[in-house]
Amino acid sequence: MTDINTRPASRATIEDVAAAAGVSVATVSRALRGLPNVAAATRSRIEDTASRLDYRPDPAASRLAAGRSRTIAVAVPVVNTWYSAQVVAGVEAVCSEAGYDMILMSVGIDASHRRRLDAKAALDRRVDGLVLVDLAITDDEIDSLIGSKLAVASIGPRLGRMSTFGIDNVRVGEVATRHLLDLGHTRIGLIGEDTVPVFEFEVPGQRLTGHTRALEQAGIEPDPELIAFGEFAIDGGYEAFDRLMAMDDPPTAVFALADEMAFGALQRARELGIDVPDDVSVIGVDDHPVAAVVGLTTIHQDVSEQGAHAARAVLSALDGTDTELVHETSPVRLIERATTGPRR
Amino acid sequence: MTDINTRPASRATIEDVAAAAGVSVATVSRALRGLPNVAAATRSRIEDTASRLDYRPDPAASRLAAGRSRTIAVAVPVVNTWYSAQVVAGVEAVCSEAGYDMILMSVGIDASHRRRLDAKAALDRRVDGLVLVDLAITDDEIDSLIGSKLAVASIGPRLGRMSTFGIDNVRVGEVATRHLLDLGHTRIGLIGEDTVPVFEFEVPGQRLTGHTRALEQAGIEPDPELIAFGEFAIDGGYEAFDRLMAMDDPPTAVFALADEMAFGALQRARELGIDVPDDVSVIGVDDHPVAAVVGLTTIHQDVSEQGAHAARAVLSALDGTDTELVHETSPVRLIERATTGPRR
DNA sequence: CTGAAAGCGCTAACAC
DNA sequence: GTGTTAGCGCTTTCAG
Repeated sequence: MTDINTRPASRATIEDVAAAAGVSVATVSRALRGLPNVAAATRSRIEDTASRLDYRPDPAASRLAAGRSRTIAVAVPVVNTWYSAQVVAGVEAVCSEAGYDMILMSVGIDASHRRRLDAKAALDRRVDGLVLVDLAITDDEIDSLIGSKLAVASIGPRLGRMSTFGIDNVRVGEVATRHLLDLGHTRIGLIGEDTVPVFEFEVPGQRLTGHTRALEQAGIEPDPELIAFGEFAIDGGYEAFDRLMAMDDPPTAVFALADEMAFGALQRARELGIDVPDDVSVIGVDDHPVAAVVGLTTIHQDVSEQGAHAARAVLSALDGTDTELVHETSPVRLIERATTGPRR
Repeated sequence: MTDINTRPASRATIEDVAAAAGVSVATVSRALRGLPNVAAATRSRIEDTASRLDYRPDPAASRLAAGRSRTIAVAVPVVNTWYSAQVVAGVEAVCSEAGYDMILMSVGIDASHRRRLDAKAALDRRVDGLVLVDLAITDDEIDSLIGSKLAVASIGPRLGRMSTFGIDNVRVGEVATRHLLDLGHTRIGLIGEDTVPVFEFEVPGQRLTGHTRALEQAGIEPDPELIAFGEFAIDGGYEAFDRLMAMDDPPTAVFALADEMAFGALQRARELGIDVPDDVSVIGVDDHPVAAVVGLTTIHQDVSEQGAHAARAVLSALDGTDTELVHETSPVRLIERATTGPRR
């Protein structure tokens, strides 16, 4: 006594649809994927049948047969940072619209190869493409990824053999430091990440380069003492700022390589009774939403847009639409707020 | 002239391993998955062979044959919020350790059924389990998810037929408001989310309930005028605070249902020249890292831990380890900082 | 303890 | 324009 409303106990397969529509599975497959060589009438009949049967192709079967998973991964150093969340949001929006799944994986900040190799194994045949976020990666590793015919794009550092999306970090350093210079500051502290010294290729190193360049252009000898490292987060900025202020001759301005580090600096300043900007100016990078709250002067960048661009690059590489590498640089701009002021 | 170091051009399959180890594919499959009924010697020989060949099972093939994907999804309303990022970090850590992939999907905050149904279709046979974050979902929707034999857990609202992880949001509202009451405040504003009025089941509604209850216990008639809604983010808090302060008789204390809304309130207060806490006290919820920076009094909760717990619940349900539903309530505690003070 | 064989549900030649 | 068929690489009875 099968009720006409009875929904199938088990999912409808392509064969069910084929049988119900009176065609072969091959035709169903073609019709539903929008492939050519299907009569319009046949196609719409199949579409109707499929939706009536609530048919949805089994992703695993389709992946196995076609060799594509319609899934891309985004690999971030750490998941729960503002920056990562922005990138991921951008990637996710694009994936979701394109009908792709997005796998998120953290690879850790420790340079240990273990994690990276794990990542490679984890990626193998699971995903069609990959968005690398702020990951310093060796050429060999890149080759091995590309060799497994993954479509890859990177956000952050400019890697050689893949499309990259980011900002001009040297320029960021110059703009920030020049802003401080223009305000009359000459002793400028820098708060950055205590990273492995592969400066050329990493974001913090590039910002430092810009900083140093701006200093030199102003005829100021960069003082290594004025560089304080800490973890790339609020606490790191807090501690680095503390160290800077404990100097005999502390800087009158501080350039934090990220807003979150600047927040830590502001927190410590308040605790120490140091007035910002009267006693010391502070500038950050990112334009984190909280920057407006605390009045932080900063360099704005649109991170989630970079994520979206990278995702689109990966998807179009998979389509075969767009094969050539691009290196896209998003605009940045100085946002003057209340934490920077003239040297007193 | 095959070099002994030549890596296979195409991936090694289970057949390659079987041939190289001189056993059948069935035995390889058993051995590598740790199943019983494999002689120890055979097993280790197979393991060696597999690693020598750099063999990794094809996830799609294994998924198709076994019907399990070793993937779970986490569905969040919006990706790029602090709260989501915390949850996702917790889930990701657990998944990564268990060898599961994690798909992240945003389902949007609009109550439109379209997105939810899309989500269901997107999940179908792609994932073994699902972590729902702060999603108000109907019983029918739950049933349809569970019916597709997904292991489901939820973070935030306490849903009936699945394990849930969260905090006691009514209590959060009570604690926050009582803190303000203890400070002598009687006109207490509330800044919350302009949500659909399914109060009972949603986080903001529960906090509001606690707030109201605390007021009533103190013999204070809740005044609807003192409730200001806005989007659940900095801007929403900014605008809601602004409206509150524009009243003829503005509150002397404000309870923001989330730290990010409180940040917006603080920003607007600064712009208006309103001193916090001398003119108005502000308390939030979450203990966002920036709360310490701006000295925000708040209610602490550990969000990423909730994510980790939910992920473990899903995984153990998949293992069959742990079948019964749990409703776990994480502790919260008041963190008194500088934005609340006695009524003047 | 091990092997043979039948699928899992779909895609992609290739034939008609 | 449509159908037939041979896999994709694994898991899982069922024999032995």
